[in-house]
Amino acid sequence: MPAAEPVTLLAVAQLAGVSKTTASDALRGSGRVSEETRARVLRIAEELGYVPNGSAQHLRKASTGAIGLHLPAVLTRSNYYMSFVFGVVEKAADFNYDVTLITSGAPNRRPPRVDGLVLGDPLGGDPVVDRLMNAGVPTVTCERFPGGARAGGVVRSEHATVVGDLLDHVRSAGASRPALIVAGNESDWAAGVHQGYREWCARSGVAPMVRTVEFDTSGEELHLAARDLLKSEPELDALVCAPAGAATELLPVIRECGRTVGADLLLASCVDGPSMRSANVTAIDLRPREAGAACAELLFDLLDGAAEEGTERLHEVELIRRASTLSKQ
Amino acid sequence: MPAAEPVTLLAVAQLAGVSKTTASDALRGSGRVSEETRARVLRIAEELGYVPNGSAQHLRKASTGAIGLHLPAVLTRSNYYMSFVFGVVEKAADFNYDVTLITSGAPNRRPPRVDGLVLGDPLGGDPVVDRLMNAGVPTVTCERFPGGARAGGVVRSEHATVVGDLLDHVRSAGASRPALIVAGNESDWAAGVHQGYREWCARSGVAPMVRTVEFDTSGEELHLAARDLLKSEPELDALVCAPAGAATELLPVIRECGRTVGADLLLASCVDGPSMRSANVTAIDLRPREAGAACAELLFDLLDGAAEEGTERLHEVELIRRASTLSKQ
DNA sequence: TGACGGTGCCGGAACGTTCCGGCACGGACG
DNA sequence: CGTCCGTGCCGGAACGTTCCGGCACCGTCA
Repeated sequence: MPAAEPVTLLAVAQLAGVSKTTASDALRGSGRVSEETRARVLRIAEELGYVPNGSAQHLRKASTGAIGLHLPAVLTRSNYYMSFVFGVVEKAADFNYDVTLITSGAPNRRPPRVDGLVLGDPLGGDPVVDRLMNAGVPTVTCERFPGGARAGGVVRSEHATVVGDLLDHVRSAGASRPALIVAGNESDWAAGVHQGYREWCARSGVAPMVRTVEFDTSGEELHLAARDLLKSEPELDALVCAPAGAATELLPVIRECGRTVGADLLLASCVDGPSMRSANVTAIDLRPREAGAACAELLFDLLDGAAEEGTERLHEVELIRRASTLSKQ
Repeated sequence: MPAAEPVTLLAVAQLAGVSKTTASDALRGSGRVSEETRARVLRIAEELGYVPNGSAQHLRKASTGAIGLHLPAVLTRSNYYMSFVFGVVEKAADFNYDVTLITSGAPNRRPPRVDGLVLGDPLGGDPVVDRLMNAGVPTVTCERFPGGARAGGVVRSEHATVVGDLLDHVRSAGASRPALIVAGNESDWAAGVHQGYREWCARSGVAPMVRTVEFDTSGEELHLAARDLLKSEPELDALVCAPAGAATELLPVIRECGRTVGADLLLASCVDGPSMRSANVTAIDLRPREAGAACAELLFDLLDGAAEEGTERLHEVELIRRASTLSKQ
């Protein structure tokens, strides 16, 4: 079957024997239309496979029909962001919106015309994010923006709390001196993880052991940090890695230092993903797809007034216990 | 600075003292406009920050202003696909097009209105892909579609050739019995890798050692395949892993079997990525971002007639030699 | 009986752009 | 001098939708 040329509202109206206004009202549930007429129009529209022309709708409504999505230009966390993107895209599709990806790659490109913005993990100090935050369109961030501007909406998780849970779990599995590898405070997420760790340490009366790495940490830096921790901290008996993928990437280093995961070293990641699942590493499932969907949903609520400026919504994350922390020896 | 309300073509025209037709002609380089007038209009448009209203343009031109992008619903290869997506998106932005992601998740959703489609790694047997291939809009696939339908354009790489190069390199590093772990033939890419391996074996007079896994292989299956190979093939001295991320994921298994990468076992991956870089594993850089851009470019060429139906374009990939294959022993 | 309000439906304008057809002017050429 | 053509510019229609205002009909109530 070749491409069906588009069927317009007028075609539906004519076949239903009504005016375009009535057809429009019937389809959108607005105006005053008798139940009988509405049913007839709906049936005909269905039969013809009518799909409203988005360009015309948006032209009329003076909206663009698209929301922008910005993500930090990182590569290593892409499992997380890929899912996040799909979450946003699917939710946007429900609202008949397109998603325009905005990269930090070409900062001088004129910002695209969009009705709203979703910023995933906005990093403090990113110039593109800074400009987007001040672009004057409704904006939702996933995690708070550590910079000055305040977003119209925020979807965030209790990272500090769940990191506390993770550490409780690790302790109950027999480890008493957990160390943390984490990124700096330019991301709200890393800051939350860091804070949760320090609070737990204070609560539990143990001295923190922390190494800080780049947000988009690469192999070399990560390996150095881990090696340094393992060599210089003899009491260390658990390792919590915040950056996505870091925990499994460190498996060779851990072995090389003579430690055995799940036995004399418990291992956990703050970001779940395929590699954690396949290596059986305990991790926090951030549920990125749902997070993306939640961001888009909040943005649309903001756009049609169902949510008010400054709304914060909580996104549930979940600790997944696996063999890497089952029991120490 | 708050949101600037949009400046229209008419506003530009009035300020330049010309009609909207002339302004339009001047901006788009069409029609007959004196050089002087054109310069003036351009200057004013620049000053006002005029951005054409995409909805109006597309409405007039009877185009949707969007292309669809479909990817296999896999998680493990997401580093590759993430880059691919960004390549498509950036190229599309050059042409003032949006990209609408199409997931295989909700197959019964009405296909979005798009001017064309990019299908990354279309898998034979995927019902969503099948429908998209027959949707009647220009379609470009990355790699050939193993199913029946023929795409309007194809961007592909010489996987068989470069796998041969990879094996030559492995041999020159001292390995004589390389094994392959690869996905089945439902993806053209995996088929090409497989074919390249078998041809090289035939050329070199060595018996092939192959284990087949799922396209989106998960830890368990992969580990079993590798363990089986390493235990049952004593002569094996090199391992080539096709699936993205498989090589580094197998590092624990390799060690567990008493082999040392770069010494008594050479290791290579057919898909480069952050984990290969950080673990120093030789890999084929598929240059996904450029592949995505090439797909979008071919699609736009198809749309405006610059390329004709059935065009195939070659995309360069590159073998990256790293420590994991530097020399045996 | 006349006024009135509710119901069901409709015409036309508007959104911002592209493009077809045409108009006026001026120089070249018979 | 009249015709013709090229140049520079313009008006208006069209794309498909939404929505404001209005019209006709009918039942109700004073």
